[in-house]
Amino acid sequence: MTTLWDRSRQVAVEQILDTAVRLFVEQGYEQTTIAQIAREAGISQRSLFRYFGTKEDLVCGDQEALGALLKRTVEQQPAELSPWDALRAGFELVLTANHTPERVLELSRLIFATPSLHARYIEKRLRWQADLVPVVQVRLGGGVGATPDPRAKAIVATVFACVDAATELWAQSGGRLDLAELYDQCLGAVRGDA
Amino acid sequence: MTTLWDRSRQVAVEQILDTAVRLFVEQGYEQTTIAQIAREAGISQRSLFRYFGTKEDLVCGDQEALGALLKRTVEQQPAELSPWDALRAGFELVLTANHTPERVLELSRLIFATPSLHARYIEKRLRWQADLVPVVQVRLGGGVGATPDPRAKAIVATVFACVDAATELWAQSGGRLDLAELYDQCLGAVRGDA
DNA sequence: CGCCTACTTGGCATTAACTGCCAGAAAAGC
DNA sequence: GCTTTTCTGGCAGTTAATGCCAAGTAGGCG
Repeated sequence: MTTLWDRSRQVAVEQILDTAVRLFVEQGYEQTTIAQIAREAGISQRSLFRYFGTKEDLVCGDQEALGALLKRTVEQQPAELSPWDALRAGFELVLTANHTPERVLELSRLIFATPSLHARYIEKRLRWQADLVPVVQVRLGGGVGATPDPRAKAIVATVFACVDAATELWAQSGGRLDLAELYDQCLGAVRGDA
Repeated sequence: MTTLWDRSRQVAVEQILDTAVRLFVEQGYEQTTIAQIAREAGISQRSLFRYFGTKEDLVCGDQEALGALLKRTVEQQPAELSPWDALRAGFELVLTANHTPERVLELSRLIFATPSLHARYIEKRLRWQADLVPVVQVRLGGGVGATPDPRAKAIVATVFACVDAATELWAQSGGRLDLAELYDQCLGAVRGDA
């Protein structure tokens, strides 16, 4: 059952998030202090840090859930799919299940424009990569407990690199280009179509 | 001419760097404070921050020079080389021109073991990537001032992803495996050899 | 309803990474 | 030797983040 605490918590999260993103976009990430966000969101600094462990989490916070979703989706792809196709299917789901497109565009711009944010974003995705390597390794036919297979690590890293390249191009285009199409172009340039 | 300031500066940098890396390895990056490094290196905290702008720079600092070297090397490869081969040649040079192998191993372990360091390290290398994209784009035959070519961005990102994967595997092996060989395995897994 | 428990909240103090400022020391140049 | 430039150290201050404790508030139960 959903208690009042859960509901008010969710409302508070939304409220804080809206305030934070608005301020970040208006005046820049570094120029916005936690104190200001807390003040404008009508909450104490201490509580803000309880909702979002770090300032960076206000922008790229809910990545843990997405990472788990990605892993599950890739795992559940039919066994005859190549690792490339399985990973592509996973990203197709994750990239659409994110937020509204406008919010994603706002956040992407912010992340690519702010080095410290970009670093934190990469850090979160490195965790996704580590989680996915064993999944891909199984799909490659290697034993699961065997020594780490360079191929699995390389494939996962490459897919993420192409997703990153496509996302940056998409953000630079102001969201006009199609993200999936950009990704296919990127991967095509890498895998012998050239 | 080399002035006394330049010399003592270089000595100080080495001194600080040795102290910092030793402490990081002994007790971990996060557990080591700037105050402790400054104390043990016999320098004031204020001066330490003048030599190294951030704590992370103590580990992955001197990357700007290497990035320039990489770009120059790739540019000067013969025109008939594919982008892949040109980039490989560049990395071959950079990876050996770094430090002593033991120091590289120490630093690599540190970077891969500390998420925030790993992220910052990748962020620095994203700058290298941005510098290299136009170089690769020329090599692909596209005009230099044309709209950004997804292919160039994807190729560069993929090469870096494979270098990263190979480096991590190399560090995990304690430096016993051959880095160039690992890189070739990684890239082979990506480019249709599989 | 009244009460006890569990969880949340906010304020306070503290730490750690930085930054700006200023006075003093040391090297450079003449 | 004297002036100018550059470096150094200390000090205060800012910001993100954490621990602690007292006060408030929802939830369950007799």
